[in-house]
Amino acid sequence: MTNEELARTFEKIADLLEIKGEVIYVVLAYRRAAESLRILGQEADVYRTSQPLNTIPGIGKAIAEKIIELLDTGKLGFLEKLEAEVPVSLLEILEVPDVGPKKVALFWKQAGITTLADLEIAAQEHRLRQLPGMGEKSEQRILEGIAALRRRSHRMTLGVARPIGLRWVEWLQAQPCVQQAEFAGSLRRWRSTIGDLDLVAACDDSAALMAAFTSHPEVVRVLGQGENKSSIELSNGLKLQLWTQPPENFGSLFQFVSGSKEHNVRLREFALKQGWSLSERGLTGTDGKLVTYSDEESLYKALGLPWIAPELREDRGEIQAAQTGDLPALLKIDQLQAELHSHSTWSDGVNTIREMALAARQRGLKMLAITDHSASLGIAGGLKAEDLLRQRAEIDLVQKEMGSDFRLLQGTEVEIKADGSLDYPDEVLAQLDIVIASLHVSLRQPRPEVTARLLKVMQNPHVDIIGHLTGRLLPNREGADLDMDSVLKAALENGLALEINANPARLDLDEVYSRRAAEMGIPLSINTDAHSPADLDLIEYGVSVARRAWVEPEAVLNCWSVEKITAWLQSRGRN
DNA sequence: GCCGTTTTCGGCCCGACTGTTTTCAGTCG
Repeated sequence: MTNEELARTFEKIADLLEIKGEVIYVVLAYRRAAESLRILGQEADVYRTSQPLNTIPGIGKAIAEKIIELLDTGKLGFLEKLEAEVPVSLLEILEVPDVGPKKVALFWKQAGITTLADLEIAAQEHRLRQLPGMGEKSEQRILEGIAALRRRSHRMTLGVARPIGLRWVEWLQAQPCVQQAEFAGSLRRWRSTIGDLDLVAACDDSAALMAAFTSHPEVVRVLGQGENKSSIELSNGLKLQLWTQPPENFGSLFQFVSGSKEHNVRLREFALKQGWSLSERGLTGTDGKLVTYSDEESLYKALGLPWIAPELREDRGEIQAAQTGDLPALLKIDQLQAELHSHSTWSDGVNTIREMALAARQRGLKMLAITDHSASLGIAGGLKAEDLLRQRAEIDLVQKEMGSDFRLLQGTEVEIKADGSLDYPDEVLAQLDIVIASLHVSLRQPRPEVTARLLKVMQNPHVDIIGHLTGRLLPNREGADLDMDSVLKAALENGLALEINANPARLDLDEVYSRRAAEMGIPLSINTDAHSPADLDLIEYGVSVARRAWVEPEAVLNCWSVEKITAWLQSRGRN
């Protein structure tokens, strides 16, 4: 059983317990445990061989025992009993917007409603309005909620969400009363996928701004409108929320809406210990006086902390690190010296080697590896081994033209075939400057097979980097089901680097395993996998993964000097 | 259910908005 499966089990327990009416802190404890497992970076089954499970934050004796039972038997008596008490089908009702655990329990216990279909029929027949605390409007809202659930759009990738967010910030900034506007929420924290879009504005005529916002031409539905907060839905199903505060309190608002919720809860606990109550309105002292903050820095400073970068605000130890001065020195885009994964017209890239090299140099890079696909990836026009010689001639030519302060490498993104062999023979790989090996096909193999396939490749001394490790495609296609503990161990033993693929549809390695890999001492390589000059700018998404993973520049291959990268390649037997 | 330089027991974040209510409960972020 994987950490993800364990986490889902505990979330299910939390939901069922909450409907049942269990004390909220018990429910929260299960949710916290689920999140802890997700970010552990090591399978619980492996973790427990070296340390007891209750050394994981948020996991105590009771949940540790449940994990052990799940790992050993695949079942959990506690959950089975719970499921006998609370119908599991109630969980689909819990998905309906504006329906929470209390309403679900009400529908179930007082109207015998146990499925989404039951609920819809009851609402249509106006039976819900007869229940206590329910009325005509609530009933209507539930029908709308069920409809919204049906047309619910998936989470967006960061690559889709960012341009939308930027566009709305521009619109906000153009509104007459707005002095400052930003997007916040998970988009500002650079989470790999985004649900709703959160916007904040400093403004001294909130009513006018909210009116403009809710009557924007793209709005198909106003989900809520108040003095400080409004929520709208666009025709494509995207939900936007706008929060406002007067300019003198913009910092508190920005901090609050940026989240994460978990970070905010932790920060509020921290504030409380110092006698402050923290909210989006500012800090309230024990004397009841409110202090406002126009920027985030001064808010964190008032709590005795340095400013914490949004990428770190996930309650993964950042507040403690801030307190002790141990926040990581986060990576910045201009620290990157090299792009080690790119494509040209020799395979499925749209630009020539020369165009790619010029574009890389223009962006301040000092090194570019051309890593076209190998032959068997027919869909991408992969190169046959004999073409590599002609490509080498062209690369030499462009290298001469670029001069000595820019280094061009001839590499390959060699295909890992379904049987774990590579697409080029070793003697061909040996002649290249850099070799990335990637999975593109047969990703659905069972865990033992796909892991063994990768481990075999990792033992090949001619392979330097494993590209986009799992092959996942965001937001919806899962990657290969790899035994990550074995894979990371093999990377370390063989001195390989692992790629953080910067394409927003990949971001693979993810932040959890990037963090783990860096802690283990495995070099990371942040690459755009560029198929055109514009793709080189995707690097910011890759950098965001490294930042969210607390990875510092020394752990990133591309941040090393050209000399150091070359030395690393030579140490691996390259010319 | 978890956790501890205020606690091994008694705490565990905070406010906006909505709809149902005449003062509050539920949901959400």
